[in-house]
Amino acid sequence: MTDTLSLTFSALADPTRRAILARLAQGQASVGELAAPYDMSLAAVSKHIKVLENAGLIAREKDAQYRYCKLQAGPLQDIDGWVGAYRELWRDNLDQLDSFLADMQRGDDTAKQ
Amino acid sequence: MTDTLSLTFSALADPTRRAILARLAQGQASVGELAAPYDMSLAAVSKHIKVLENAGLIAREKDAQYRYCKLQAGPLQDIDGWVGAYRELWRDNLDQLDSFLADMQRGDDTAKQ
DNA sequence: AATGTTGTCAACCAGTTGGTTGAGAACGTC
DNA sequence: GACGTTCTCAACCAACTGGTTGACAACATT
Repeated sequence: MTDTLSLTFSALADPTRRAILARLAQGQASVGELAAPYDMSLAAVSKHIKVLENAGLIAREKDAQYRYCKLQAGPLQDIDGWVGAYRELWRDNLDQLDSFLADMQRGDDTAKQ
Repeated sequence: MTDTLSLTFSALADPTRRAILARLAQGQASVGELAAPYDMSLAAVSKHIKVLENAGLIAREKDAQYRYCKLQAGPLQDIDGWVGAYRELWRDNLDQLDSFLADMQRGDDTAKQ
């Protein structure tokens, strides 16, 4: 699970972290500002932020005792690229296409009916 | 973690499961066929497939003792939609934009320099 | 210097994840 | 009916996750 794509998907697999990203899409914010809406300890939010940072989804900038977080596009672009490979599949009517290809592969003759 | 988006991201946060999806993008396959490339027990792959199925990323069709799996586009489209909300951000030069917005929000005067 | 604010770190805990093995269900074939 | 194939299930295990609390580092203010 050390590959960057897994790290990114894993970081995004949590509603709190996605909400933090959504907040940061409107501009940078301090940890306290990010934590305010949530009914959990500051330490818990700090952990979430660390997960996002480790995934490269945010960067931090120190200013006195404040740590301002801002969104980083890179990993999101990677996700976008990954999903992009599947985009054409559903554009070309996924269900019929893959069944057909699978039948060809296996030499399945149920398609003859 | 019960929301569908989290379920999908979580299912995708594993290289084995993403490889299974990539394989299924080329056509449906049985569990045995899907397990063949991996150096792990069939039961382990069966578990991975169950995770993908629970996330709605694949569907299964029974045929004798075989279970054929095929890709389902829905959750991937949801991911695509989610990422889409951020696509415009990096299109408009993310770094400069969010710094500017954040400065406005906080009334930060470091921008004056 | 004392105090308050902001945030991280370490230790802890319960629940989940990702793998294993062994048993067995369901099916086709001999 | 016996046997081989395909796959799932249950039990188990180590590692990771997501939360808690308490201590404390770093900084501004008084």
